[in-house]
Formats: sequence, C-alpha cells, structure tokens
Amino acid sequence: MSKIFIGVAWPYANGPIHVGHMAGCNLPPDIFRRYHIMRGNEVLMVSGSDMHGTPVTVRAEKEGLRPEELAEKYHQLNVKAFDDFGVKFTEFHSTEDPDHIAIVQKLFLRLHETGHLYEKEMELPFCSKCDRTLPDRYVEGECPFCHYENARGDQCEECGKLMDPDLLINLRCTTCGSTPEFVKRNHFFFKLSALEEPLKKWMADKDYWRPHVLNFSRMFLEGGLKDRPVTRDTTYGIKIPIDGHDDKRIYVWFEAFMGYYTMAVKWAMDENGNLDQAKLDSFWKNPDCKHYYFLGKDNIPFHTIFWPAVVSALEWDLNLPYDVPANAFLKFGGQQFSKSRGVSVSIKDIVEEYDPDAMRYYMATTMPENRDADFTWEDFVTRNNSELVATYGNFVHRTLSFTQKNFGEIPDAPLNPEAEKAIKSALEEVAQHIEKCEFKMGIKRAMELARFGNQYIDAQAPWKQLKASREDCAATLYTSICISKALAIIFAPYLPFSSQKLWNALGEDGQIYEASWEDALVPPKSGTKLERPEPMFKKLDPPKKDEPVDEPQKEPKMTLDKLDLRIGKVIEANDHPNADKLIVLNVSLGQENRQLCAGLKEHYSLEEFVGKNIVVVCNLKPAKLRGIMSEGMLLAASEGDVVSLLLPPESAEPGTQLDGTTKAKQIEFPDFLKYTLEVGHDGYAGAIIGSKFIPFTVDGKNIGTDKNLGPGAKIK
RNA sequence: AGCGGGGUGGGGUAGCCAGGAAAUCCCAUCGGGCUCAUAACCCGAAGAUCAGUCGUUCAAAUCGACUCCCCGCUACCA
Repeated sequence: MSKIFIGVAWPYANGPIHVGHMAGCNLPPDIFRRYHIMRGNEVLMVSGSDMHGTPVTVRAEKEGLRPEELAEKYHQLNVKAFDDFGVKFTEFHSTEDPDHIAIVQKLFLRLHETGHLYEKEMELPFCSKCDRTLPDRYVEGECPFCHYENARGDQCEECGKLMDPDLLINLRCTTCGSTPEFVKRNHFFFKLSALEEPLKKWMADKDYWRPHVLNFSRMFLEGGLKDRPVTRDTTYGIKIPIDGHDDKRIYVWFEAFMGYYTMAVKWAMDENGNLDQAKLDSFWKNPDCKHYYFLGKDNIPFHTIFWPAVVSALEWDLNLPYDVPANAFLKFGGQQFSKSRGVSVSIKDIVEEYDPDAMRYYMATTMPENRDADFTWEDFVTRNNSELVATYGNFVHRTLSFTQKNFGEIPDAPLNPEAEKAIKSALEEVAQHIEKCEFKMGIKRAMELARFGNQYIDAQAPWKQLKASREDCAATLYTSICISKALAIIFAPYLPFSSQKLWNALGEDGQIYEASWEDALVPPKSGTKLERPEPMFKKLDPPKKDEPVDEPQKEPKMTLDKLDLRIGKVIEANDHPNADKLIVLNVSLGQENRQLCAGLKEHYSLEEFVGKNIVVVCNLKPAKLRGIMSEGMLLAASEGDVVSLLLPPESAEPGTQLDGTTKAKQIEFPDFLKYTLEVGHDGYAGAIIGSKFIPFTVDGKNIGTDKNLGPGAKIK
C-alpha cells in the first residue's frame, strides 16, 4: 500500500464551475483517486476555493456584494456541484479558511527566515483618481521605441518589446485615463532567480511528463527567472505577518497554491487544532508518496516552476511534484468557455438535467489530455446513445434480463477461459493507463471489454443454447455475468454511480468503492437471486435542430438570425479619456451589463444618453477602441451629417432580443459591415436581406429613429 | 511580433515523444446475420497520396527544415 497526494488547482470563487473546469481539472483527479483507493492505496486529495483573486473582486463589484460574500456564495455552490458530480476531496476549503490564513503566514515567515524573501523599494504608478497603485497591465502610454501610442506597461503590442511603466511617454491609467504618478512602495520579493539552476536540475528527469507540460516548463525556465513581488497594495487578502505592512496583502498567486500544504496540515490536525506531525509527514516528507497536481494549461508555470520553487525554498525537505498532468482546454462548440459571453454550461445545470455518469463518460472520452478538445451537445448525445447505452449498458442489460428470466439466479457453471483472459488483460491495461494518467485511453480500453462481451454473447447465442443444452446456456450466462462484474469494477473510477447500481444488481452487497480492483476476478456466487433489471443508462433525445445546419452554403448567407441584437438601457455615460469623438457607455442588457464605446460625442450630450433604450449588437467580437474595451456596438442611423439613435419602444425591457435575431455566435466587425441596415419607407429601421426589407421589431413593435430620419438613411 | 499547440477517409477523433506491412474508435453510407437486449447487438464493404514542399533513413502520419492555414497564450486576471 502506498500513499498518493493529489493537489487540484484551486478554482476561483467568482462563478459556478463549468464543464471546462470539470473535464480539465476535476474529473481526472477523481478518477485517479477512486482507482487508487480500489488498489488499497491511501489518497489525500485537497483543493479549495480561491477567494482572493482579482476576478472575485471584479465580479463582486458587478453583483453589488462584498468580495467575501460573493466568494462564499460560489464556494457553497461549487462544493455542492462537486459533490453531486461525484468528485470528492479529502479536504476542500477556501483561502478565507482561518487555518489556511494562519499557515500561509507561517510559511511566509519561514521563507523570510530562510532568506528567500526580501524587501525592496519599487516605484509603482499610482492613480489618484482610482486611488490605487496600478499593475503594469493597467498603464498605457507611448512606446519609447516605436512610438506606438497605446503601448501597455508590460509590453508594447506593436513592436513586441518588453516594457516597464516608467519608460512610457505620456502615461495614463487604463481604467480612468488620468495620469498616474510614481510612488515608492516597499514590497516583498521572492528570490526566484536563485532557484533557476536547482529547478532545471529537478526537471531534468521529468521525461514522463506530458509533452506539452514539459516543453512549456522547460521553455519557461530557459527564458530565465525573475524575482517576483509577493505582496501588493490592497486590503483584501491575507495580511503580511510582519509589522508595518498593514496596507498590503500577500499576492494571490503566492498564497493560493500554498493551499496544497495548508489543507494537508488541516487534515493532520485533530478537532482541537493539534497537529499530528507524523501524519502530515507521511504525505509531505515521505519519499514514497508521489505528489500529483491536476490543472489547466494556463496554470502550468505556477505548478511546475513557482510552487516547486516555494516548496524547496522552505528547506524542510518536503515532497516536490511527481507529475503535473495538466490538461489543455475544453472548448465549447469551437469557442473558449466564457461566462461573460454566455459560452458556458454549469455543472449545476448538468446534474439537474442528466445522469452525472453520462456526462462523466462523455468528458472522460473527450477530455483534452494533450490538445484542446471540443464539447458539443450533439456529440454528447451521440456518444451516450451509441457507446454508453448501446455497448456497455446493453451488454449488461441483455445479460441480466436473460439470466433473470430463464434462471432467476446466477447459474452454477464454469467461466469461459477466453473470457477470463479478456477480463484479465482489460484489468491490467486499464490500470496501467490510469496510473499513467492516460484516462482517455483507459476508458476506451474498458469499453473494449464491453464490446468483447457483446461479441461473446452473439457468438454463443444463449437463446439457441437454451433449447439445445441448458448447461451450455448456463455457462454462457455465467461468463457474461463475470464480465459484467469486471465491468462494474473497471468502470467504477469513471462511472461510480452506475457501477454501484450494477454492483448491487449482481447481488453484491455494500459499496463498490470498498471493493478492490482484484475483486473483478472473484467469481460471483452461484445461486444468488437476481432482481428484474432496470437499464443502467437512459437514451437521450438528439438536440433539437430548430434550424437546418447552415454549413451547405459557403458564402455566409445574410440572415437576421446571425445577428444578436438586443435592447439595452444606458445606465451611465462618460467621455472617453483618450478620444475626441468617443463616449463610453455602461449599458444594461437585463442579465448583464456591458461597456460600449460609441462615436456619438458630436451628436448627443452625455445626459441625453442616460436612461435611454438603445439597440445593441451583442455578438460582435469585443474590440479595444483607443484603449477602452467595447463589448458591442450600438446602432444609429445617419443621413448626411445628422446621426440618430434607433429608438426602440420604451416599454421594451433591457435584454429583450429583437424578433428574428438569436444569441448567435460571435462575428467579426467586417462581417457585420456586410449587412445592409437602413431606414425603410415607413420611417422604421430594418435590414435588407436578399432583396427584401425586413423591419426590426421587438415584441412585435417597430423601431423608429430618434430624430425621425427619412427612408434610406444608413444604419451602423 | 514572439512563443506554444494543431491541420489524419464525408464529419468528429486516436496514433506522433520511443519511425516498420498505411491507421483507432464513434457517427453517417452500403450489404449481410441475429432476435436475448433501451429498433439495441454482431459480421462485412466502400472511403484518406495522414495540409504542402524538401530532407534524414533500408523504412516517415511519426524525426528535421521551410511554406500555407486554424487556434491559444504573451508571467503582477493561476
């Protein structure tokens, strides 16, 4: 029996866990964990919610909550989602956990003591209007090399040169546009540069890592390591345990991954908070305990470089990562998952709608182990129906129902030696795949055993044997039951819920996770009464095809349904800090708010905008307009010099979709310009599709223009 | 711009790191079998110059170079 430590990347508590997270970082460690438990190994699997990241504060502002409240809300939600999905952690808490905080502070002091942290004065741009120091990313100015006007503080996008904020000419704050001053602040730095060589040495024998992980990490190291600041000017987060730094907090990047250790410490404490050092050491100082970290590819350097650096800098001889099987990204219909763009499916919704195992199966077969993969509902349904239901589910069901009907119990007969061989090699190969974190291969191999089962039954034809020789028939069925039992075990790490059902249907008592991998070869007891079986999995209806798939035509046909036009209500209007003609609007679309830039300063005053209903193109690719993100475009008509907003009925609720338009996928700006939109003969706005004028309507009502422009006025 | 990843029968994918009779699985197509099973299962057929060019090699989807497309990232938003 050995010990396995599993660290799972800490999810941000700024939203519900979605299928991308689950397939990328959570399902794989759960499969791994379940397998090892069945092998009799002791597993410590930890993670928690990251509550201190900037995304949390940003999201909190949007929802009008304090960051702690928001984080706690999503933390609770996600704990439940994991549980419902069958993903179980030994310890799952949050960065607000008092023990986490206390231990992080201890580690901070320890690193200070070992000389890996030092204090240095750094000059930081400070925006007095926003009242905060600005990270490099949040300052812009003219590039001193190529004189590009909107170079960022970390890098000039135009010439690609790395930048420092103090080099920029005419600095400004990207948020508000005012000019920052430089202030001197003391910050703590982690001496990463000193660990470059040791890390290279450590990584030298990691050839068994996934190629993309290893490549990326080695490249990163080759690029050289710079010391990194580990504190920042903010008041949300963990306090620095050294006097005189009340206005600073420990940087999230530095603190969150310490959670792998803090959670282990927490686990090794009794109710009174007394630490059992030996218990902790058995996982963290035990050379025989392998440490695995599961995460998405965006997280690789933190786990293959920064975290190992910190662990070794503690100088306690703690275990370094053994493997970091990072996954690539799971995309959704070809797009990156993104909450803000509505490209997301939360686990909560999935478990309400489907059997978790159906989704676990789909994820396990498509997870992005070595490259990005694509999640589509169609594919999910197809794989569920034609593999899970038709191959595995069907094999078990035909076996059990035939046996139950004709024998009523597990017959007494010998196991077919061919089948025994097939079971053994499946067990062995699936085990090897899982141990090497090749989960996709593992489940594929498991499915082959089910396929073997179907072939076996077909070849034996027990329905014929029944008439010819009841003895032969019994042998076939007994063998099929043995295969079913093996399938229950083999699939248990992947599909725990259905394996449990099958386990009990085979007359085995208790929980399958208490069974061991080797039990797959223990013959089922003859004479066990069988219940009338229920199918293990349900067939799913193919997704409704509301429109014919639009692939056939090469030229994208102009149809309204490719546009996502919605009613927006202006909440706030401001001048663009860096442009003469642009204004920046904050617009409510019901569910969400968006920031738009519009070139209407010469035509409308700021006051005129507020409270107005407008028409917004919501599926335009977001673009930066003179430094400010514009997440859509408002529609206005122009006739000569006169520019007029489109005027939807005041009764229309923000967020209402214009009739005929859909939440279509994102389009590029040039594609949008291909549409001819204009004011029709009756003075109402619309689009020309083909040769027909189709008026825009919302809730059946026409949309006019603010200044009653005449027919033919162009809209954009 | 730089870096990283990808381009495999009609669609979606595996194989590539450790080169070897041209290739996995699912769907779609065609033919056959079976009727125990959630019209499920089983067998068979058709279909790819493995993006392109050049090179290394007895041998390349697999290694190297270049080109063309797609996607992602660009460490203070893990």
